[in-house]
Amino acid sequence: MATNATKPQSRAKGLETAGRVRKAALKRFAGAGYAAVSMREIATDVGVRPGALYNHFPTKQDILKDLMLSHMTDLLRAWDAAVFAQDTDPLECFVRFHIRYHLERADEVFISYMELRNLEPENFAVIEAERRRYEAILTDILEKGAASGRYAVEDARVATRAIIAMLTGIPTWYREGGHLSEQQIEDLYLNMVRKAVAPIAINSQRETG
Amino acid sequence: MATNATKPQSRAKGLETAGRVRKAALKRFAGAGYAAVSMREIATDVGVRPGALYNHFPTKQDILKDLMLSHMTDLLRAWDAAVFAQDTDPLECFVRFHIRYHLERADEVFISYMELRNLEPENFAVIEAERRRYEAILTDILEKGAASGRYAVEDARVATRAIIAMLTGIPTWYREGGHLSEQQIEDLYLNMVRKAVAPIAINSQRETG
Amino acid sequence: MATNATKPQSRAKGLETAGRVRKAALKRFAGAGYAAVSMREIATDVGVRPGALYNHFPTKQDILKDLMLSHMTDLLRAWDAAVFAQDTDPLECFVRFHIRYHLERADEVFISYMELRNLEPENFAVIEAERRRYEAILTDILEKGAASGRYAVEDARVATRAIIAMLTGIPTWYREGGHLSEQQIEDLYLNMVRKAVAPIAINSQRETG
Amino acid sequence: MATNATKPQSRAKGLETAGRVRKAALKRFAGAGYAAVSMREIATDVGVRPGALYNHFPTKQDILKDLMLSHMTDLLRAWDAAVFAQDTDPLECFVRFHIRYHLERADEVFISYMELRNLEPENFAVIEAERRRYEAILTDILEKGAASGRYAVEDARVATRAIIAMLTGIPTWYREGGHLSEQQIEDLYLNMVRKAVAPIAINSQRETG
DNA sequence: TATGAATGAGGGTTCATTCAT
DNA sequence: TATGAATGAACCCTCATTCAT
Repeated sequence: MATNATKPQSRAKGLETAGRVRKAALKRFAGAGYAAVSMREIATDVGVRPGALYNHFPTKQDILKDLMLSHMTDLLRAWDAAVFAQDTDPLECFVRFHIRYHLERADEVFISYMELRNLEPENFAVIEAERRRYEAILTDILEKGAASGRYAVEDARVATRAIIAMLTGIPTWYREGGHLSEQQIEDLYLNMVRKAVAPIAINSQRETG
Repeated sequence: MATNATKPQSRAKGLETAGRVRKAALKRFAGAGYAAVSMREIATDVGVRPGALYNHFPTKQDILKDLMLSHMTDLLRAWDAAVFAQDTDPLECFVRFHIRYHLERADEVFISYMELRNLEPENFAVIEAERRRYEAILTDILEKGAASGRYAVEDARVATRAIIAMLTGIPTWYREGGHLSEQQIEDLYLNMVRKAVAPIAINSQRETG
Repeated sequence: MATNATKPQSRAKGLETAGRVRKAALKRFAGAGYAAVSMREIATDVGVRPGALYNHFPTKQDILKDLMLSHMTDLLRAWDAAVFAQDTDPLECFVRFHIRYHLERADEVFISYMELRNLEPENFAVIEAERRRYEAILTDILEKGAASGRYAVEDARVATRAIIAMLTGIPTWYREGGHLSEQQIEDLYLNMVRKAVAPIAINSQRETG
Repeated sequence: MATNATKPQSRAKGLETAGRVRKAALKRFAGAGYAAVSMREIATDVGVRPGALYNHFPTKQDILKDLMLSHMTDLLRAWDAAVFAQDTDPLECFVRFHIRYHLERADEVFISYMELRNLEPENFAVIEAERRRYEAILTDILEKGAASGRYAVEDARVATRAIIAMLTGIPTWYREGGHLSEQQIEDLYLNMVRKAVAPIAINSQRETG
């Protein structure tokens, strides 16, 4: 870009290195877990000596925090930016969005759920707040739907957790090229979610017996 | 006890120490993650010097494998031993069993899902096989129910994963003494699961518009 | 033996175990070096737990000392017991005896030369005294032969060391079934030794030019 | 120095540290044996913390390999560089060279013979190849001398081993300031070696009786 | 911005040895 | 005599991080 042309090359190189650090750390953390990954490994992936990492991130913990926080903000921003046909069911929007976004970012999703405990308390609080904001989106949809009679959920917070757990589990087993396309996955899960919150009565075994 | 009278005390002491190692490791692994826990910490918890741990487990990895494998075998055995009223819906049996069992054993469940990647390949294969056996129970219930028309699931394997992910997420947020009793949790989730696999049609937004 | 018949079996078993410990330690020390061998390895070879070794030898060091000391005393006793044709050259006797004895006991010889430094000072002094006694045998032969004019050695102590170093090196490369028989080795070395101490003049290069 | 002026100081410091590691390890390995020396001891000698050693040598084994390999290559290079009066007997050249070189480097020689078994197989093969190259020098001298009738050796390979064992034993007992000068040692051994391979007949005891 | 050297702490594991049984 | 459990010290090595260059 023209705006970059006048910047010293080292700045640009540094930004690029920071990006490579993020990328390498993401892959490693997702694969082996934060605690099992060493700064040396990340440095090797980046093609740099360990000491150089500290020009870009003050500590290893900061790399983790950076990855998790930017995942959450990207996620929320992506939801805000997502556009659906005007008359689409909000629940359908959310389910399809969640599945798509998470399937495309398996590594980020994975560390966001697995490495929470490796965040120092301060960082944990920040991430958790973002996560609650995201969950609130679904809770809100469910509550509004329940109020309108479209959905039947006894406890929207519990239903939110149930649905998100169900959806977020997909990337742990879904593989591209498997016997189901991403579209089919979306449809299958959407159907299950809809039924799960649908205002229908299920007769228990005892009652039918 | 009379049955212990003839055994040398050292043997009994050893068994007890091994048990304490398991217990301490379980708590630590669940709390901080396998990679972040040191043998020294476990030894301190047990009240023993680090070297003594190696009288009971050849490596740290073996402690993890022991915990994960015994969790899976206990789980399967518990299912086999579980007795329900004869005419109870099998799906209800499974859901209630799963929730109860997992809520009582939050630590075991947690490490069983979190530490899979820290298992050496050989051990991973063993655990995975057990896990698949457990999932097969639910898949079987769903397939039989679908065949009889009681349930409508397009893909029993996918539905199995969806349901188990949903249920297994409970211990991550459920706390005793919260605003929901365990019984209420069971009922709420059972209802959602039943509806999710019920043979009903959901009208999409577009169709109703 | 009749005298053993009345002894408790445990005594006999203990003696047998001690012998197995010696044998296992000898093989291990020769193969890997005293410092690199653990009591656990020896115990495993013997088919016993590590603690049991201490019923037979008070420390690891004592096993080494036992092996080295008994090797030296056996060697000296064997020399005393060796019988040669009355008119055989004493140097030939010594050379043939040394080669034979050492080729038959490669492990003992090896550790006797390699593990000297791992002996605690007290034990070292004992072994060294025995070694000097053995070397004195050859020195004496050389000195007597020099006095009688049969040999020409300028310094019998130096010649002793030279010859013993030469002979003791054999087991490091000699393998049974190689292209030379033990008998041929003996003859070759005896010839070299004899010539080396023979009362002959060697013309230097310059003088012959 | 002008040549160093452009090098960063840290690089120079590192090279110096590596040299100090080599020196300390050499002394320690020679004194107590590879297996009995700890990295902590070496670090203490060098004046550095144990971890710093790993900036210069990847493992303890690599220090040993470095010492043994450089000893062998130095030895071979020194032989190539050694210059003797043109008409000097090659055997004399070799004997004098070997004694001088080995007396000046008692520690290197010692570990080169004692620590062979502590080399991992791969490293062992490398060192052994160098050793054979060195022995081949003497074998060649003996074979050429035998062909010309100057020497009588029945088996040049065996004679090589005998002579080298004899000469290499010197540093184990020779002490500067003893009753023999290095020059006298050379002369004494040279004389013995020459006679040992001289084309003379020795009458056996029986034949003279 | 990147390097190579160094630190100080700590990692998993093994050691020779002791001791009650 | 042999065992299994335990000790206390030490092992080699790796860690995240610092810093002069």
